[in-house]
Amino acid sequence: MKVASWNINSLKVRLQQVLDWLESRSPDVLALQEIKQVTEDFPADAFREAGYEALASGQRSYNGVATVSRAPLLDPVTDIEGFPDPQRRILATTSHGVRIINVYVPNGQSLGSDKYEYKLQWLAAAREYVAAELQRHERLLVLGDFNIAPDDRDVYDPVAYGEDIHTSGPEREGLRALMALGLTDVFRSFPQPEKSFSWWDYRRGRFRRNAGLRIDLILASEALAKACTGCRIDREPRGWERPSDHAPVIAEFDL
DNA sequence: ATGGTGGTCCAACCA
Repeated sequence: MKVASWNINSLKVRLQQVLDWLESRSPDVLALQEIKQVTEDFPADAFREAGYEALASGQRSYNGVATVSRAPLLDPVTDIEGFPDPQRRILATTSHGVRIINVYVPNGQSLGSDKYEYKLQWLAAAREYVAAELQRHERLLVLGDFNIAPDDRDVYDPVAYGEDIHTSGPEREGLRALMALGLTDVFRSFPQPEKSFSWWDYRRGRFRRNAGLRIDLILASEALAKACTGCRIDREPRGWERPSDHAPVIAEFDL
């Protein structure tokens, strides 16, 4: 099973890029974040014609997640129980015998802001939801845009960047607490090129200078982490005309 | 310290 995650920063703008990418990489599952469209506008037909089932949880202008799969998408859940939230940031489905929890963790804006507090609360609530899901599903993935660089290897210049949004102690602790449920960041299960990143700000030539962060992650339960045979970041689409600011992450599992 | 770019959708917000 080949699984991918990609923050697409508007599916309206980049639907053709996603379809081209599906055709060339041929994943079994693709988790999309920041589709930035309401669920009713989600182009399920275009995915069906490409041979994929698709489900979305969208909203106007901001956020929105969708999951695309070769196999049916079962038991969809679009909210964290006990954490009422109008922002569409999570979509859990079951496909290929795997519980797939697609997340768009809040950005958090700046340390100490209201959005930062919301980010930490969202993470804590997501952790409780994932804990419950792990009781029900041995094979489970949490993948998406976490808006957190797990450690200094995931930051282009950790000294210059310092303790800021995406790298702060409380954010990293929130991610660590989620992973402590028994989830593995499978990218780090394999040797990787130095300075591997998944997001580069559009401003100041950050992609050209490879001044990025690795904030898009695929976390696997123990049973799946053991079955993982590889994980890589596909930088190519970031270099395309009118790209998303994120690159896709791909993991393969021998099930 | 500021502003640089890009998306949504037309003023301002979000990243």
